[in-house]
Amino acid sequence: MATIKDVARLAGVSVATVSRVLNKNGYVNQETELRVLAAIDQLEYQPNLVARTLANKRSGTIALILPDITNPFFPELARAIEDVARSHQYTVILCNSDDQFAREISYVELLAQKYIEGIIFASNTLSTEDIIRLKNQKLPMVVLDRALDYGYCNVVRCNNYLGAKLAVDHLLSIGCQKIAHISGAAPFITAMERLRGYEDRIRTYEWSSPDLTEPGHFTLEGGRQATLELLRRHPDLDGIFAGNDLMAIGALKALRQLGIEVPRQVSICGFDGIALTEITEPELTTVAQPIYEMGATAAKLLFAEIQGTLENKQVYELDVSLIQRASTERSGDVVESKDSGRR
Amino acid sequence: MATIKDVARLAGVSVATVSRVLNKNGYVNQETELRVLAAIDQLEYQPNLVARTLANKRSGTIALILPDITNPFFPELARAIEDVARSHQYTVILCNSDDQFAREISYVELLAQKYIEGIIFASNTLSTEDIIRLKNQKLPMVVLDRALDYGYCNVVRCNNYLGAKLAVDHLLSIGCQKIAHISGAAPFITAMERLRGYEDRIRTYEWSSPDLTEPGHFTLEGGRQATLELLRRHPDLDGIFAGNDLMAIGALKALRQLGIEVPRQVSICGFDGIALTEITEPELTTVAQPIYEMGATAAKLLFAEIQGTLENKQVYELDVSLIQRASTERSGDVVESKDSGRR
DNA sequence: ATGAAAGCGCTAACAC
DNA sequence: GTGTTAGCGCTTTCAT
Repeated sequence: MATIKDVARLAGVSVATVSRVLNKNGYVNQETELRVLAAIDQLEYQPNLVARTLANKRSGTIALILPDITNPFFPELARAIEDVARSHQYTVILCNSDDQFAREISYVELLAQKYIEGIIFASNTLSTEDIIRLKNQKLPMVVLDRALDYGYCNVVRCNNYLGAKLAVDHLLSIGCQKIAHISGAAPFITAMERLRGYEDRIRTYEWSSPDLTEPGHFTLEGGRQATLELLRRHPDLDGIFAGNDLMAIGALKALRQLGIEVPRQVSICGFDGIALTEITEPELTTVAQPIYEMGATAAKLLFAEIQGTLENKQVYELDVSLIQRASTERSGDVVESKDSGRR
Repeated sequence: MATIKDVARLAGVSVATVSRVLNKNGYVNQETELRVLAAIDQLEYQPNLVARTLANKRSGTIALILPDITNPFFPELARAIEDVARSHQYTVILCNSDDQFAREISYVELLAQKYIEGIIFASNTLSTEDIIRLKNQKLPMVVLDRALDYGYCNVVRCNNYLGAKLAVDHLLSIGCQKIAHISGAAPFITAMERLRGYEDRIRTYEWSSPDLTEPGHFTLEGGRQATLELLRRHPDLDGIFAGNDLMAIGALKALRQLGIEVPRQVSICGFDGIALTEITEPELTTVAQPIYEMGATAAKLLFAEIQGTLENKQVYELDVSLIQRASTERSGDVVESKDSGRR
């Protein structure tokens, strides 16, 4: 591997000059520049990025800390982040925290030692105090789905509260008379906001009741169990708003197991808009978050902060949208082609 | 941030001594060691990993190059690799190549400049020659699903040929009389081996025919289209072996759209064993690859190569296994509970 | 057992 | 315009 010294020697100049043409800063004569370029070419010289990082403290690397890449919400987010990182010639380190506090902390320490330039947190165990403490280390950082409104950190999130209302409104509009909610894991702001949206929307109905809500921990199995429990308590419910798509799919499984038809007897609406919602039968109505856009936005904010072109910290709230599919199609709606004849 | 110099000064020793206790190599007196440790503690010293990398060329970072993390096969693989990397105190850089040759090349160059210590290739555009060339740069590397048997590189893969036979055997065993195959993207060895397994297994049947095979490009939509085409050509086919689960799901969608019942009229078997196969209706029979284990194996091999404890390059072939589910349940098999009564 | 000093490869004053 | 040189923070000979 050729070094900057080799290039300098071959071009008959000093390393400073080579460095200047490399970084396109400082004055350098046309001719000498050409000579340097030729030398670089001839030696197939590639700058050593580690040395460069040591000298100027910029590693060209950011990190993404998320609970588990295996959770279907995150691959698209990760993809978006990597895409914008690549467009900035940056590289991204992937960290699975399993929502373990200790893991997140040890990651952050390790990453800091590597001169990582910024972190995107899509994980949820750090307290607001932790985040603030981290911020004091001057490490650029943007977080997803956090309840920080104090300007410590840029936040990207969706309007979960409104999204929940959208879901319930939709279920009401197709004629549901008793709508249950499967809520997400309690500490998370996304879960709490969706629950609040649901409650506020059904509050005025005489059938509304606290025990129409059951936690499902954001997992498929949790959604399945919650559905069974809800039906035990309320055999007459005819609509389910699940706090995320995974739980909605669990609900679908539970209902199928019980021989209850979806959407005829019970309609289901999920939340998130992950790709899985298109492969269930029936396909799942969901309140879609613009997942890719969230990731891209977070990454762009991070780079803005890294480059210092970001004035103050803000909360960026993106819009959700209801995607209506078969799991909420009642009579009068689109009819599925069934047994359209063959053979 | 405290440096090694600060520690040395506070402990009243030289930086060399501090370095020795840090790396636990070379002789150092018990007492001095204690003093150094105390100083480290007091200053909350953390070694600068970039400086260390520059000095000894080891970055504590590996890279994973895959086509697209959004493809449901890869998150679990990535998770496995990150898990074993973390257990080695390594960090992993995620790269989406979209199977673009230029992108892979530019990644490899960039990564080399960062003193990455090894690469896991789960992407498929590099030719054997490219790989060999890369290997000559002495960069530890393991590849997935490659047809390299020449000892240039460690390879992890599954027995795709056998898996395909397993699938066809199963379809035959449940009574299928005419089995079609939706093949994967032509250049990939996985696709070719599965096709070969299918062909070899049905060769002896009088209904076997080249036009019972249709490419589906490993995508859901491709699987859907291929199914429509196959049914046009062979309205009487009653079994489909898809080259991967995504295409099997596409087949499921096509059949549903046509009002053809699965598994009663047509049975379907996929390949890969991704999580999605459990959320379709009916759930999908599939030839499962041990995805997590493949990732973990690849990572362990890479670390063995990095540490120089790996004698020679080999091909590690893991076993696939048939997971039978509802998409291939014929009369006489398990009966699904339907309309088991409620309300 | 410990220290001095020469790298690792690059950047950025500062001098000319 | 270009060169000299002092870092960046750590590792590792080579003396002692």
